[in-house]
Amino acid sequence: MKIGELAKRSGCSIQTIRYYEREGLLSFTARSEGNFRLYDERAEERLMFIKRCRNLDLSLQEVKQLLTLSQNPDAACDQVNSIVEQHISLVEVRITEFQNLRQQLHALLNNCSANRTVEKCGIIQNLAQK
Amino acid sequence: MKIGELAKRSGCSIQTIRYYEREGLLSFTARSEGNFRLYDERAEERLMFIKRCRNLDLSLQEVKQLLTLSQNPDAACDQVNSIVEQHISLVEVRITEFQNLRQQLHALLNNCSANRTVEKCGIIQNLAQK
DNA sequence: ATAAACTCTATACTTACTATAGAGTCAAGG
DNA sequence: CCTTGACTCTATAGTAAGTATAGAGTTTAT
Repeated sequence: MKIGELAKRSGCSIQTIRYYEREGLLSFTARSEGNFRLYDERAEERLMFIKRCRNLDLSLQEVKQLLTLSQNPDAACDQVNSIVEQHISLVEVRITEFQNLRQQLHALLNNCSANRTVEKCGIIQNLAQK
Repeated sequence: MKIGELAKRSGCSIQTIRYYEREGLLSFTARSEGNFRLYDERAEERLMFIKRCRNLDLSLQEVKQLLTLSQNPDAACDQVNSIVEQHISLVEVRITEFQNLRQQLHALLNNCSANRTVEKCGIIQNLAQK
């Protein structure tokens, strides 16, 4: 199949697929006589693997590592666990940060509930003078 | 004061300060004979305003709008509220997304608690076949 | 006089794509 | 056979918010 069909089937854009190839996540494929990329099912599976990882917000770097590991079926899978665990920690840090942020923003909003001029707006005052 | 001192006092890097100037968040300052930027207290306050906004994760675009509004003391402050409110919504969406992510990642991790080979690793299988 | 510390501009890099421009390829219709 | 439209190709630039250089000039201390 050509890149357009793969894009449709996978839900990735054509540019993204070419980008993954450039970045070494997808290997170079066969080309048609007219130099069009040709993909088989294995390529589609690999792309879907990448897509699922990206939906979990794993970085392309992490995805690359997972792909390499998955090519190596006899290796111990500790590293796989470790990548996922590290990623969970990162996500949890982010959650905490954003929750703090939300609280601060709500506090900021409480400085100005009434319609006022900017000059007397508690929000601006707060940002300007803390 | 010169840029190095401003950087120290504000906790922003020198490059960041120059970047804010290029982006129009800080206005062009006076220069010394040798073409060094010279800052006064007002500039420092403006920079701290920006920094506080950035700590709340407001985009530079949003900060720019707030700065413009704060230069306009007699305007109604609805827009200020609206920027902050919109930002809160955005943060809340992010929190929800990351919480879902965390759950999915934990579920993924549960696919492989024992030491195994990559071939039999539930995580890889899960990512490969869903 | 010179060395160290500072500053200047311009440019490239980061992440994970997205969006063009300009050219080439291919299949169908007239 | 020609053309039109849909598709694909490469190369390049843009996004956000900085960070990190290179190579030059300036100021300060010794």
